[in-house]
Formats: sequence, structure tokens, C-alpha cells
Amino acid sequence: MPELPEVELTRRNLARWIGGKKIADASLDRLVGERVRSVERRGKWLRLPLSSGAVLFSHLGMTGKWLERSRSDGPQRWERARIDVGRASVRFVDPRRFGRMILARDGKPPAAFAALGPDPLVDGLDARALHARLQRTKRSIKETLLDQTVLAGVGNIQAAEALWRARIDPRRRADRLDLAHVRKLVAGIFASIRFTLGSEDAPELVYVEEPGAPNPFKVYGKAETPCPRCRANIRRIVQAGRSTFFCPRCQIGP
DNA sequence: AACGGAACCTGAAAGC
DNA sequence: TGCTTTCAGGTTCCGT
Repeated sequence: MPELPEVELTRRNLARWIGGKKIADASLDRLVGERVRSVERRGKWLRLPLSSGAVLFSHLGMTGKWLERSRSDGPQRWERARIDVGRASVRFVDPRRFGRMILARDGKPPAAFAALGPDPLVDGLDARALHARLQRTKRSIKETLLDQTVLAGVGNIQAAEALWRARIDPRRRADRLDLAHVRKLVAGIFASIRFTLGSEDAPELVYVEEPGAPNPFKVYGKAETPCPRCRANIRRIVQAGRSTFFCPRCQIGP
């Protein structure tokens, strides 16, 4: 269930595994013979420009992962695609099948990609611009952060974590945040992304919802445990059908 | 135009 | 034990 940090770590792994390499074989015939010019990321999308000018777009959905295996290894459980380069082979596995792979022969991105707002790592985040954008909605700040056209890459975990770091109540209306709040929020987003990049970096990513996976987060998935900052009990609520975790004491209310 | 809710799909855990 | 319900860090579509 990947968000910006997990997709960024996947990007770095894929760049090492297949960046600059020629595709010797693939589950998608059209890819054979192409060279992977680079592995890029924007929001939760991976973008792989190929030597012919075609571009491969990959979205991990909720459960998608790229794994490195040996060329001689058989299909992995839930394998949906494979790309072989030299002796190595990368596999896309996705039990829940929400992930997507799109080969754009003309390089034109899918609509969802084209509509993405600024990516914090790729484009940076401007507090004034974000503040102006937040003025245009009556939704809660938590729901608004999940809107990929406002900001690319923040998902349910990063939203909760960033708001906790910024001490902002997730139920607060987005248009009620002043510039000072938005500055704290921007700092919170960067801090949370950095923290997650540091704690999850591995050749094989493990998502927190998987059985037995560690939970490195401050509030996500921590209902009824003490807030790491003020020791009040973390609460779980539902917003727009998704779980939100927050501290009712140190995150300033609506 | 913007918003909330259901739908898409599968597996694991919790509840009965 | 086995059946049912709930939940999951994704987007998309549909109706209001």
C-alpha cells in the first residue's frame, strides 16, 4: 500500500536493477529490445522513458511491488508482469490487482498522471501556493491532502503523520488554515516523508498492513496507544471512508 | 464544479 | 471448525 516514500524507494531500486539496461525479454512483447533510459517518479506514479520514445507508466495501487529475482526463477505468487535484463529479472506482483501498467507508445501520460499537483521531492512545495489552493475547498484538511491534484504522493499514512507533526487536527477545514499553519504542514510533510524513507529503505519493501510487518509510524495504526509527544490516547476516526489517526490533545482542533 | 459514497479486487484477521 | 464480517497506505465512476 505504497505512498510517495515507498514509490520513491521502489524508483531507486528499479533504477539500480534496470536503469540504462536493455530489455531482453518481458511479459509485454512490445518492451523487448527497448532500453530503459531512466526511472522517474511523480506522486505515486513511476515513469520509465524507453529508447524508442515510448514511456512505461507503473502505478502500484494498494498492494503492488517490484521485486528483483533471478532470470531463472519461476513466476512469483501474484506476479502480473516481468522484465528481464541480462541475468536479472524484475517482477511486478500485486495480490489485490489495483496496480496499473500502461505503455504509452507516444509517451503521452494517462490523465491521472497529467493532472497531478506538485510533487514535494520533484517540484518542492511552496507554502503560499498551497495555502491559496486550500482556500478553494471546504473539505477537511485530511481529505484534501489525499487529493492528488492538490499535492502528488501523499496518501492515508503520510496525511495522518504530517498533520500530527504539524499539530493540526485532521477534521479542520482546509480553507481555515492560515499561512503559518500551512508552513508547519509543509514542514510536517517533508519530515514525515524523510522519516519514512529512512525507516523503510530496503531492496524488498514491506508494507505496514502486511502480517507481521513493523509499524514505524507515530500515529498511523496506533489507536488507543499513547501519543509519542503528549501521552494522550491516539484516536481513530473515519473521514471519507478512510481511517484517520490523530492525537486529540496536541493536534489543535477545528 | 465539488463532494460523498460505492465500486473495483483479494487476502488476512477478527467475530460469532 | 467454519462461516461471516471487517479492514486494508490505491483510483475511478456515478449520482446529487
